[in-house]
Amino acid sequence: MPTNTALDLEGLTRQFGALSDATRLKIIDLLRGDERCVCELTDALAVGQSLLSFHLKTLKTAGLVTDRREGRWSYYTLNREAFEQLGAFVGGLPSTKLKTLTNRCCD
Amino acid sequence: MPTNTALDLEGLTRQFGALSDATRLKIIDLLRGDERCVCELTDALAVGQSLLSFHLKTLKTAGLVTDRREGRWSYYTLNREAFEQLGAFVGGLPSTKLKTLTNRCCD
DNA sequence: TTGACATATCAAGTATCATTGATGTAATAT
DNA sequence: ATATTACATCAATGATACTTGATATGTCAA
Repeated sequence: MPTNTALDLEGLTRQFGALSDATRLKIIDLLRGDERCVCELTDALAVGQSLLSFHLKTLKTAGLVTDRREGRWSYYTLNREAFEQLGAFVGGLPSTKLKTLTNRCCD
Repeated sequence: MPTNTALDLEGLTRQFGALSDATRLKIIDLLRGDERCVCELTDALAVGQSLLSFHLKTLKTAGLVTDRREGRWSYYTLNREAFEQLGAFVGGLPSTKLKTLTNRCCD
């Protein structure tokens, strides 16, 4: 009876979706060491300003990054907590522990 | 000079994309304990047969599951190795170690 | 206050993905 | 042989997502 799907499907799918794009993975990679302003990311990634903004918003909406405004530019930072949770989820997924259904199938 | 982007972007984005759907996450959840045949998944998930087949193919193409045919039915299993790698990647992403660019930005 | 700069948002087009229903295929059962 | 079962694949549609170019907002400098 325990549906054991204590998964925030809504949030998880959005986070995985946010990671399912090459440009956004590159952004994540660039943010690993420290926060970066958008202008730095613009230089590092060969994408238009508008598109970069879109991808950053996607990551932010998913909760994977946070932004901070200072003067006339914005800094983006990884949300490390979110990544730790995601990592735990993905790492925990293939666990062998359950096995509630021992009967094969379709008898 | 080490571009340190030793990331298989192609594969990673596909794997994350495969996880960015509620039905597929449910499938993954059902596969945690043990392999399951499609008929079991059909019963457990309220999706049409054709659609389920599509989602399974998506997961398989991404390398997250493998399938096995026995008689007239197919069994799907988690590719635990893939999940371990993904988990390591996600867990390793927010590491604070790099910090190669100490200069802020845009000076 | 005018202009340049950094970034965000909007509108429109294109591409990709999800969903459905129909058809195909291979294995079993009658 | 024929039918049935368990799945896969195809074609078509609708829904999202990505991309681009234009415009908007807010900050700073002259």
